[in-house]
Amino acid sequence: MMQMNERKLKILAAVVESYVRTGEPVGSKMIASLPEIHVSAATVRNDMAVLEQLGYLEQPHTSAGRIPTILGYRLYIEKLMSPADLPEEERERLDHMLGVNGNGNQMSEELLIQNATTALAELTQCAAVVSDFSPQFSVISKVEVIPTGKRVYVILLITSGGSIKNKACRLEFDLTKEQLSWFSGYLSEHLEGISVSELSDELMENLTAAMTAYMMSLAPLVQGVFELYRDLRQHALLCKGEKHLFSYEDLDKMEVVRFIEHKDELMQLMDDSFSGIRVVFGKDRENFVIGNSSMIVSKYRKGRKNVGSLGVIGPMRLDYAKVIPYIAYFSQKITDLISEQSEQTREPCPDEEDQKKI
Amino acid sequence: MMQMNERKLKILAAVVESYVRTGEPVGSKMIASLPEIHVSAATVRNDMAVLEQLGYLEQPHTSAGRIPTILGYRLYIEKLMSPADLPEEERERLDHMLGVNGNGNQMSEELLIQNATTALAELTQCAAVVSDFSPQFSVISKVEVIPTGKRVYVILLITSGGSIKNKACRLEFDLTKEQLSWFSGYLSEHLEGISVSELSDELMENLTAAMTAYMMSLAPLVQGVFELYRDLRQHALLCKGEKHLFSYEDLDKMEVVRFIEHKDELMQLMDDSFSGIRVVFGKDRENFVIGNSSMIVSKYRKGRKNVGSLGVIGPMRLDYAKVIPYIAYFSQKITDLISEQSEQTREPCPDEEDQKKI
DNA sequence: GTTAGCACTCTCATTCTCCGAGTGCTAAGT
DNA sequence: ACTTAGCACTCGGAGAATGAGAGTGCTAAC
Repeated sequence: MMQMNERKLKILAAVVESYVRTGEPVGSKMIASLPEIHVSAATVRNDMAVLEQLGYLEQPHTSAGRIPTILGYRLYIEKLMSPADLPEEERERLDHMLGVNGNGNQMSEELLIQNATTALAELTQCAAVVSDFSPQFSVISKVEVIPTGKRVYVILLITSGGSIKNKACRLEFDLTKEQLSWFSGYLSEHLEGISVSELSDELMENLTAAMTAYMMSLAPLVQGVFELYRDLRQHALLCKGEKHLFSYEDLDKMEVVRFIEHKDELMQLMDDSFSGIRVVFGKDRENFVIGNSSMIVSKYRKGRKNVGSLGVIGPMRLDYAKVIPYIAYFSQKITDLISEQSEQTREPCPDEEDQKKI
Repeated sequence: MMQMNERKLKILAAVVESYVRTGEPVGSKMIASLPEIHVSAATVRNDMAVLEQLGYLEQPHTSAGRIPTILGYRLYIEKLMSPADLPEEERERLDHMLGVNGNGNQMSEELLIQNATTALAELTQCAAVVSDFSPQFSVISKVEVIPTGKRVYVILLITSGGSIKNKACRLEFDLTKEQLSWFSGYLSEHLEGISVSELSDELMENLTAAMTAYMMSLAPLVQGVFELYRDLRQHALLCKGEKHLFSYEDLDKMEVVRFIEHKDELMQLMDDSFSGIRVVFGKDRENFVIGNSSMIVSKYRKGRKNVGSLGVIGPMRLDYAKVIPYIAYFSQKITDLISEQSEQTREPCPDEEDQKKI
C-alpha cells in the first residue's frame, strides 16, 4: 500500500512534466485526464497522497495541486524521463552553433568552449557555465619575442591546445640583435615542450633570476613572461546568458545577482570529480544557493583526462529531457574535438624538438 | 508670476535631489522643511504649481507629491546641479581601477577601455557602455607569420594602438622556408604602415588574388588574414554591468532584457557627433527605449579625433552630480593616455619603415 | 483495489471602506 | 503684491470582507 508501483511512477512523471510545462501545481483531475492514465481522479488522489508521504511530492498549500520535491525531480531524472534524442538535422544545427564547419578547420579550444557556452545559453534559455582547466594539460609549443615599434616587444606564447597568448612590454631602450636572440633563445629552450602543469613558481623564478642576471633591464620582459604564465595557469570559468535567469519568476532576483557576482564559488562544485551528467539543486549545497534552481553539468575530456565541465543553471522547473541531451551532446563533441586535436598536435612534438636541436 | 525665479529653481533642484535620493514623489512640506528654503509649504506649493505648468514637474496622481519631468532633469543637469569634484585620493582610486599604475607601463588601449567599462559599472552601479572605433585610426605596425606545430601557422598582426590579433590556420602541408618568407614578406610589404581605415575590401581582394596566384593552397592563410582584417575593422561595442539594471524598480525588466539583446541599436546614438557630456533619456529617441532610464555619454579622443564614446545607462533617477564627474574623468584620462601612446608610437613609424627597407 | 460523492479547506481575485498625504483655493496678514 | 494659515477635497493604497473555484481527504458502495 505504502509502496511504489508502476502506476505511481507514471503519475510522478506526469506531475513533473506537467509542472515543468505550466508552472502550476498539478491536481488529480488533470492527471486522470491524461491518455496514459486509465484510472479515476480519486485513485490518482490516493496515489498522490502516498507519493507525498514518500517525499516525492508536496503541496504548496492544502487546496492546491502537488508539485515535485527535489527528491521527486531526482527520481524523475534518474529513472523516469526519456531523454529526447537528437535527430541528425538537429545535430548539424548544434555543430554549426559550435562553429564546427565540416571542413576540419583549425579552431582553438578556447573558441570552441566559448561557442559551446553561448550556444548552450541560447538553446536552453538558461545561464551556461563552463569550467575549463584544459590549458593546464597542454604543452607550450612556441615562445617568441617580437620587436614591434620602438622599445616595444611582444612576447608570444602558443600552446598545443591552440591558444595563443601575447603581451606587449615596453623597455627603456632597444635591444641589440644579440640581446634579443639570446633572450628569445633562452625562453624557447626553457619553456617550449613543457606542459603547463609542469610550470611551477619555482621554475619561473629560476628563469627570472637567470634573465635578470644576464641583463638587469630585461625586467619588464621578464615581468611579461610571468604574467603570461599566470594567464596560462589560470583556471577559466566562463559564464554566459545570466540574463535569462532574470526572466524566471521562481528565481529570486537578489540571489541571482549574488550568484553572478560570486560565480567562482561554483568552481569547486563543478570541479568535483564525478562521471556522466550530474544534477545539483539550489540550496542543496552551500556553495550553490539560488533557491528553486538547478544546475546540470557534465565533464568533458581530453584523451582520458577530465579537463573541464560544462553545464547550465536554470530554474528547477526545467525541461530536463530536452536540456540533458544538449549537454551530453556538447560535452561529447568537445571531448572528441579536443582529443583529436591533441592527438594531432602531441604527435609532432618530438619531431619539433628534434628539428630544434639540429 | 508665471515666470522663473531664483527660488523656483532652488525648489526644482531640491525636488530632483530628494526624488533621486528616495524615489518617492516629493511634497511641499518636505521641501519647506529644508534649511535652504525659507518659505512656508503653501508658498512652495504655489511655486511647484508653476513649475508643473512650465513642464518641469509632474504629479503621478492628484494627491501625491511631484516628480521631475525629463525637462526638469535636463534643466537640473544643465544649470542647477553642482557636480561633485574628485579629491586627489579619489582620482588615485579611479586610476587604480583603470589599471594605470604610476610607472608609465605599457598597456593596450583595448585593456584600458575594458577596465574603464568595468570600473564605471562598478562605481555607478549601472550598465556601462563603450563604443570604440579607435582601431580604425591605428596603423598596422607589424604582420608576421609564425610556423607552429605541424602545418599550423599563426598570423600575428599588431597595430599602433597596441592591440595584437592573431589567428591560427592549418594548411594541407608544410611550407618551405622560401614559401613562408615570400608570404610573410608579401604581407609585411603590403600591410605594414597602412592605417586600418585605409584597408578596403578592394585592397584585401587584390592581396588575396596575388597570393593565391602565387600558390593556390595558401588559401587557408589568406582566409586567416581576411578574418583578421574583419576583426580589425569591427567597431567594438562593449557593455558591462547590465545586471545592475535589474535591481532598479523603475526599469521594466522586459525592456532591459530587450536592450541587452539589441545593444547594437545604441551604436548610432553613441556615435552621433556631439561634444562634452550628453545625457539622453529613455524613450526620448526611438533607438533607446528603456522607459525611465537615462544614458550619459562622453566622447574620448585620440589626439584630435573622436575615436569612441563611453558612458553609463541607468535609471533616470540617478545621482547625476556624482556620475557625471566619473564619466568626465574617465573620458579625459583615456584621451590623455591613448593620445600620449599614439604620439609615442606614431613618431617612430617612419623610422621603422626605413629600417625595414634597408 | 477502484470509484463516485460530498463536505471541507484554503487561495486568489474582487469589492468595499477608510486613512492620510498632499493638493488647490481662499482669505487674512505683512 | 507676495506670503501664509486654514480648510475642503481628491485619490491611491492598505486592509478587511466576501465569494468562487480548485483541489483535497474520507466514506461508502462497487
